[in-house]
Amino acid sequence: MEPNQKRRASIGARRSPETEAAVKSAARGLLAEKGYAGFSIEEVARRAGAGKPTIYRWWPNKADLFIAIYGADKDAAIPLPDEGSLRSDLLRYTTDLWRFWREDTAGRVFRGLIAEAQTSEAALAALRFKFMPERLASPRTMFVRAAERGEFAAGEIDDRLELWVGFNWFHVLTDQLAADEPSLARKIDLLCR
Amino acid sequence: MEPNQKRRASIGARRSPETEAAVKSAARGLLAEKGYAGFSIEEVARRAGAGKPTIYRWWPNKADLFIAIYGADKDAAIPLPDEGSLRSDLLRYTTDLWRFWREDTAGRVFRGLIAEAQTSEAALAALRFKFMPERLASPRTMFVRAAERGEFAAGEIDDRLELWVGFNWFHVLTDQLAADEPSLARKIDLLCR
DNA sequence: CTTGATCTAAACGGACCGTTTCGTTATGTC
DNA sequence: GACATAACGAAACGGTCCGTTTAGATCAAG
Repeated sequence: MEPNQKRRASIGARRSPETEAAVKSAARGLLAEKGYAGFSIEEVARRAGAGKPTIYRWWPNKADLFIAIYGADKDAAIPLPDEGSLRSDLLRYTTDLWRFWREDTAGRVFRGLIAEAQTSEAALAALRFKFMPERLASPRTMFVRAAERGEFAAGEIDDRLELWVGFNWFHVLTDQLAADEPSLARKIDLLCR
Repeated sequence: MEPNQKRRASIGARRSPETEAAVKSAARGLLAEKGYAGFSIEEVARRAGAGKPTIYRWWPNKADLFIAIYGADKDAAIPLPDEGSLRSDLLRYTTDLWRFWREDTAGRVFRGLIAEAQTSEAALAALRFKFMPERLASPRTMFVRAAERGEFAAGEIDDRLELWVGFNWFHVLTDQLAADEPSLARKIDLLCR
């Protein structure tokens, strides 16, 4: 992020936490500033005062770096509601998620990750088998609870979840994250029937 | 596509249809072979035996080229079903669409276009305001007809359409276009309630 | 015959890529 | 205390692609 003056030398035969933090912070800042278009390992290295080999050592794919900087604090930033109905839970959670995507760097990171997955097999695999299962675990419980309450059959949990996910992807990818309450509510109603 | 031996000179003060065809064909072929990762204007020009300035003249953005090579024959390849219920129409149409995306270059083109839209503002605008309205007009009539039949309120047409679109985007972007009939049918059922 | 738009080729400066080489630093082991 | 080991940053590598510019050739339209 901020150009460090003094060189951050090796601290011996182990990973440097400072370097890791500097790289993540630089990546986050660069992405926030320039978006996915202006995101390059070269520039991250420059800003972090880190060597490119160091970055490539720890994050072999751009996807790995994206995943690393996608808020581990997402779960912290977005509380999991439990208000007694899927409808109100989803409304709340989706609103929070969209705000998170709008305000944080997170939306750009996520868009970048998806874009990267269209270019790189490794990124696609990381997205599908690492990122998504982790990130979907939390919202999924909303659907599980709803099924337990008898709002729908248990066999429909993942189908409904997937429709909700697709809906969100579409909106983030087309940069339509305005919090249009009524429009959002209508779609969520459909997902709860 | 195939490396033309003889140089295709100017045919005067008007656009050369042969060059246009050669560029589109080269772009299609390259995309089919290497995917979005290996897609560059430079390589398209090489294969088409065309000059880069020529390509940039007619397709200033990569997105324009993508749109140009996305089958204008999509509507021809995917008949619009009218079987009396949204459920069966959607099932048929979605199955056909996914096959189209799988078998033709179309899926890769589409994925490339979306990826490009994450990098370029111009591409995003083209996607949202040119490509989508055109391509969605046909499937939209399925929803309109269903509303006319009284399957749901007219005000829900675009909400349901959007959920369906998001569902499709999710599957094409994660390269999950296998024709899993039962899974597909379950989700379409949900969209028709 | 002139104007003007088109074509390809070639080259431009610049940005990144992902890798390699190098000298330095400190850890953990013997 | 000596030493192998692993991490660090800097610099440079060859390579690709970007988007633009220059130049010379072609041909339609006025």
